[in-house]
Amino acid sequence: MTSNDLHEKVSELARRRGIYWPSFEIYGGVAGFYDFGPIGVLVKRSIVDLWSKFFIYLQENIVELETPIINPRVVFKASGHEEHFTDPVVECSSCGRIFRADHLVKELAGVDVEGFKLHEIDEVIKKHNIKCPDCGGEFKPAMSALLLFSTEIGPYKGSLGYLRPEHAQGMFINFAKMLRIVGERLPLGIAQIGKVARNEISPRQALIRLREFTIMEVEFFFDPEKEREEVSANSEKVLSEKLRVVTGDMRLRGIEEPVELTVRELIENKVVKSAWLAYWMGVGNIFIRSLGIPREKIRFFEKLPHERAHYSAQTFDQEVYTSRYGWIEVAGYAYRTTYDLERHAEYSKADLTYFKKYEIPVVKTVEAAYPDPEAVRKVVGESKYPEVMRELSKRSPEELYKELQSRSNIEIAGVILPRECFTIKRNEVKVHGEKIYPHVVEPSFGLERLLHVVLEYAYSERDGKVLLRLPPYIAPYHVAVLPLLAGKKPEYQKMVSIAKNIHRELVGRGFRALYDDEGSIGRRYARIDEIGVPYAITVDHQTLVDGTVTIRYRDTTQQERVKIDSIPERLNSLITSSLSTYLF
RNA sequence: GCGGCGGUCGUCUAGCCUGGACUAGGACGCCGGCCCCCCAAGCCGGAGAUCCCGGGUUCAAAUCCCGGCCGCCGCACCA
Repeated sequence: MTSNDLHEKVSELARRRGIYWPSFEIYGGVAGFYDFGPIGVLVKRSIVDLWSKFFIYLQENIVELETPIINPRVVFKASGHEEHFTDPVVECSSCGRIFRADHLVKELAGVDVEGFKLHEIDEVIKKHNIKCPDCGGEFKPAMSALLLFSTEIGPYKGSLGYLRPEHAQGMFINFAKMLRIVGERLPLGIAQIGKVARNEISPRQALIRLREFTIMEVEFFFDPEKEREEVSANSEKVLSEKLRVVTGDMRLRGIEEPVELTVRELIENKVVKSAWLAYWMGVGNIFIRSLGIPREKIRFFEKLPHERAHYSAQTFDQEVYTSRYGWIEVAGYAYRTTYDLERHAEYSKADLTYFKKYEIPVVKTVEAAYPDPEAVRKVVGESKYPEVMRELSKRSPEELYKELQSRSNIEIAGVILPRECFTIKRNEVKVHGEKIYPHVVEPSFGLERLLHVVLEYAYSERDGKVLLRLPPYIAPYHVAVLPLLAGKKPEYQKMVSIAKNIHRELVGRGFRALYDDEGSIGRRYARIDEIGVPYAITVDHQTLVDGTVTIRYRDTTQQERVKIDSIPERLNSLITSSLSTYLF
């Protein structure tokens, strides 16, 4: 099968079996939006559950959060998105063509307008008499083309809001609250799973680039002085996980063939600037492998400085090789440092720091200068006295002392106070800790892209029929329950009722089970193979005699016979054992 | 956004060049019935197409022309 065929075949299967399809089709469709049908919904949910296992439930320090999709404008002012996520554009008033304003001005006038306000760009356009290169028409005033979706909060004259392009801001805004909820301890990871929206200029490539999609994201807050120690205490399985990495240095030297490094080596060789970031890359590698992607089809690709987001000090994309598009990003790992917390603290005036306690309180000698009221009154006189004292109280005694040290007097409210106006004291202060901004690393996964690569790698054919070899724990259904025959004869009716009972029992025990009696047994096996159901229970003639059923394995078509009572236990061990090699 | 190519039952497709016999044909799938002891069996019957949308040319348009939408590929963009 050629590579393009594979993509084609997966898309065809997706449409035919109700996994996904383009949205709004009856109205002609809108690019960048997809609907997910019954099977798509189930597989997506399975992937979310599996991600949650790896990134939340198996972790000691991660808690979950859910925040709004619609955010007030100030959030993305503070985050820097409104500034950095926008391109200036100008529209020709006669032919209507739209140009990137900065590119146009640079090209035609040689002026770099990076960082210019819109009206400043207009002035440059006017000054250099720039006209539409296509038709020679005049340009309308420059506008910002923002890749954030905007909306109004509240009816009538609401205030401007944006749909979030990532979850991160929800975690940063709630950092102080979450820290209190978990008992004021670092490290702290906050996970969020949900929809985001980005108003892409030209989305294409099916599920690869959507305007609305699901992100599974962790913002992980930690103390950079402690991370080496904290990470080294983590699971050996993660630390010795081998990753295929292409570093920025390698890329600059023209090398794109990955090197194999363990998480431990990434940290020790300082390939990754944060130990915790390396740790999450390790967890992410195990997670992607557990989805059925072979190790050699995964790589971590470091972004060069100009390719990185404005908030990131280092970014690795985790990429999976696909048949049509080559390497595509399924996850991003960004070292966001203290950027976001500091920005939100600045804009909101909230305290978003962590109080880092010292192991032993430090005793510090602090020198301070306290104004002597009588001395001050003598120097400045009765009329100026109240104003001077008011101004003095705005300055801390420590500040005053330092100023006295450097220039031996204090200038305040237009008068000069000599040293004699102050009493110098030496105070012993016990300092129990300090306020720090935690550093943040962020692993962030695109669910729909994962669905795409999962389907590509699960897709295979047997005897001209489609077989989805999905790992059992992400299959849409764990098991199908089938009566061998379902006609009108009493013994067939018996098979139907036994099968329906088994189905009900399995659903009750938490299995995703599918009941099907339509068509011949062979046809039904083919149907469930096609959507990746790993096991099938068949109720046959022997069931009526001795209460046993067969379990059929999707990948081999082999069957084994078990008692009805032992089905749940058997299924459980099959499903958990397939996952256990990935757990840490 | 620019350029190239494409769009016919659920799916794949015939027809388009050379306008009319197209009430748009076929296969697979789907639905109902019969039959059936394990891997898309068989037989009988049935439903299913705004020929992507809008406009134009023509006595006549799935077919020719123009515009739009959507998709694919390349370029640009991708915090």
